[in-house]
Amino acid sequence: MPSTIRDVAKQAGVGLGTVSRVINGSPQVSAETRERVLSAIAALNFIPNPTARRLSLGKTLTIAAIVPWFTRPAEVERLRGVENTLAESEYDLVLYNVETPEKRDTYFRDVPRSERADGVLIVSLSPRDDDVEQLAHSTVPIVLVDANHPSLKSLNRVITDDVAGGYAATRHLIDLGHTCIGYISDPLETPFNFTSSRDRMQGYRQALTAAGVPIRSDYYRQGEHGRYEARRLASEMLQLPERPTAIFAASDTQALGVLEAAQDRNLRVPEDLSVIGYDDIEISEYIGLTTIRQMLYESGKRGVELLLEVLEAPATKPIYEVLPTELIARKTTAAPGI
Amino acid sequence: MPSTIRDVAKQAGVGLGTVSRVINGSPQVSAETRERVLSAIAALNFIPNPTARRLSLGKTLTIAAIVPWFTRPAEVERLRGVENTLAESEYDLVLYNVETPEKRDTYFRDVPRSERADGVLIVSLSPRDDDVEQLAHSTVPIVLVDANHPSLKSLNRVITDDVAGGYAATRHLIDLGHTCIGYISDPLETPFNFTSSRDRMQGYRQALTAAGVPIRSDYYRQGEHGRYEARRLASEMLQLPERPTAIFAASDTQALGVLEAAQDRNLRVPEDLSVIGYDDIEISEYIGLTTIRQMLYESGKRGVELLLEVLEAPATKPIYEVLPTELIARKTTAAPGI
DNA sequence: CTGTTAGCGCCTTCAT
DNA sequence: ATGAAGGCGCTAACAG
Repeated sequence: MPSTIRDVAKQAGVGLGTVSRVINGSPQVSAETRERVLSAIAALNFIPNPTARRLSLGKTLTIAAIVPWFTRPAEVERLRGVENTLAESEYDLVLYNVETPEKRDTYFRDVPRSERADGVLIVSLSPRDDDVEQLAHSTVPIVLVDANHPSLKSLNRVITDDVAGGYAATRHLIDLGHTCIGYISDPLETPFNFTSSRDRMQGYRQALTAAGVPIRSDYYRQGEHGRYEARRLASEMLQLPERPTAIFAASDTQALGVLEAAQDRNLRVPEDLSVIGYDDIEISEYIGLTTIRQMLYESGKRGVELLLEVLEAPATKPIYEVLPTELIARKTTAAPGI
Repeated sequence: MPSTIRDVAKQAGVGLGTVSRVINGSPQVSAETRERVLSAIAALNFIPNPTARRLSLGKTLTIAAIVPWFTRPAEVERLRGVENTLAESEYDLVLYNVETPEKRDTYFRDVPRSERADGVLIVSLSPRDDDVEQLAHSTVPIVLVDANHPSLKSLNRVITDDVAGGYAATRHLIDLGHTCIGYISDPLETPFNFTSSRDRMQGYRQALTAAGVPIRSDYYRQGEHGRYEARRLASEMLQLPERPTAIFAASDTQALGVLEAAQDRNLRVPEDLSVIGYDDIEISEYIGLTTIRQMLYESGKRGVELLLEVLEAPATKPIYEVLPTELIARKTTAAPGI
């Protein structure tokens, strides 16, 4: 049904090569014939068949993204950056959603093949040691977004410095005069091997240590990601004999839970309890939540840009790009009450 | 670099036709040769090149989804249904994210082409009258999910009956004894032509009328989708001389805003104010929000299933499937206080 | 400048 | 049951 390059050639009274040249903007076509071809194309409402193009070019013209999206608003925002950036390119975006560790393994193994994609973006999923080598030797370029780990040195990646972010958050609290500072996060060890909670905690510990504040294990709790679990954890922590005067939550979503816990226990924020989150998701501004902003949309955008660059000119050494983090001080943190 | 069907043939000492047959599970291959071919495939770690397959088959083996996703958790949930269902099929999912009316128009025009996709899913975007005819005549099957409008009669679609849902929500409030019932929703007219708020309002009006409750225009407010705008609108409404004793919010997200507004004004829920939402997103259960559950995940899943069916056997008449809606009574609604 | 030709990798007849 | 050959629509190299 749809017309082919051959139809166009016939219609315009030229050879197919010429049509192809016009399509691909080759300069060596006389203005006149180009005109004829162009109007034939318009007349037939012709669009070159992408599949044939791919086969002939030996490229898939698609970028695969392996993502654990639906879990968190932050992931969705990263994906927006990916999608928007790719929309302006000639590449299609095909999505591989990971909801189980098994799927992650399958996708890590099967997706980075030159027959499936020209480039692969892995978002917020850290390969395990056994994956790393395999990925590193992949023939198709791979960029990791938001996945960091010493063992990933051989892979391209754009990350935000979560250790620094955790440090900044904690430091902010310390600067305000707090010394009883809690940390609430996701489980440090998950089958998905998420690294951010671990890194942020490391920053938290470093900041405390640097300030000479002792680290207390009862000031740290971990639980499933989500507002309600965080609320529960915070409630527990706030019932401690010597309760923290400030809590650093590993994500804004969890910070919301902490805020609710404070409310449950009639603690005023920030007078009785300071709360700082992480991410600066959309909701945080409205809430007035103090938080560490990370460039979510940008991280997706940047990941795609790098991938596209590598596609043009293969990088000689692994790319390692760190996105800045920023303290956004709003209304949920203050000096501890007296 | 990657091996081809020819390599496999050579390795197994057979013709390419045979390899192809094995790959595609043709019964007419002797067990013995099949074995040989299979082990050759394994030895070479061979995977058939999808692009070549597509070209040869004359199918793209991909489903395109046009979606305004990142705006709402409900869309994400629909998309999960789409992705999960497609993951089990041989089809790839390529995503077209719509963030502006212009993009919607472009995608409506360019995506439903047999060279780009074998089927198209349009989620939560209602074509305008001019689009409808064009889409109806598309050579590639299209299924609309969550897009309803009288003028769409000629298109396949799976929807939830938002009028009935709005009716049920309002009826629930009436049954509890409320007569002062507010409705807070998105703008009824948007460039994206979303229809749900309109339909739910229609249900709201019908329920009131059926119960002989007068419809008061000051009990209705519309504003940008989102929790905070809803909070503002609810606050206004609750300051009315004769404030409503119950509010129906067009989405759970907005219901959260209403809940906050109630709290701002020291109104107890449900004693002083009943609140009912719509969608039953994940958070609602935790909150204890009374709401109208619609089958979000299912809607995406069902849309894909129908699309896949139509791909097998073209439908003779447009599919029209209505997903049920369910009242989930939790803790935010009760009889009006005395 | 432009027409022609040879693949890209696979599937599908058509013979054998 | 299986090998050989043609073709899917396009690009690129090669003549002219």
